[in-house]
Amino acid sequence: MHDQSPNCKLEHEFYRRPTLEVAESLLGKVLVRRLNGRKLAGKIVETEAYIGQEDLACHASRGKTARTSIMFEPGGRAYVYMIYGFYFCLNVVTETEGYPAAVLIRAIEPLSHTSVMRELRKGPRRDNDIGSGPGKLCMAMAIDKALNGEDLTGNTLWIEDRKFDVGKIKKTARIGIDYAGEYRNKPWRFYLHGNAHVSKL
DNA sequence: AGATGGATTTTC
DNA sequence: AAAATCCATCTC
Repeated sequence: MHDQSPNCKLEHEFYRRPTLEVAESLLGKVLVRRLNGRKLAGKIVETEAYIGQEDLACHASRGKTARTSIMFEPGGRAYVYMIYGFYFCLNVVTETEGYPAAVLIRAIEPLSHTSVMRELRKGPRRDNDIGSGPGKLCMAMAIDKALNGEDLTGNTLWIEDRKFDVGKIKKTARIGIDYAGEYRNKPWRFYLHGNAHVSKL
């Protein structure tokens, strides 16, 4: 579908598509974070789509603000925000300029430098506790507000296609958005069936 | 296994 | 005041 560079890094065109397509096709792709010369990597196993101003769960539903302005940019950049005062969440911005939408990366399965990521998560844990949640994976990959707005075709944070077989994809309502009225039940969460690193089954 | 509450900062 | 969360600490 796309002609990829040798390292299979996803280009801007991948992100500048309908958000539901991006959210589903990100499953099985590999999130890579360059940190101190190492490339921390994890397979994306869970995502959620946040789509436009009508979507009451979307941060941009109340218009363009300092926080949400990045969501109005063309797809292919990172949207990182702090949640509950403790954790960060990583999104990839999608669609075209002026249309606010993004995909939340909710869980990864560690693929390389697992021990480094375990240390960043502070303390000995099972492998499936390292990236099994949006806050956890940001901790494991040292992703914080400094990476908000980062171009995903640069050499700090990007996503690769390594042609993993994704198996069966499950779709459910999104997590933690009970306030979103009719949008609460939209099946806009995607995850790999049976994968141990999904945040919830 | 499931429910509850606390930590803490950004946002509007 | 509430939030796209996580974890410790209860209870059954």
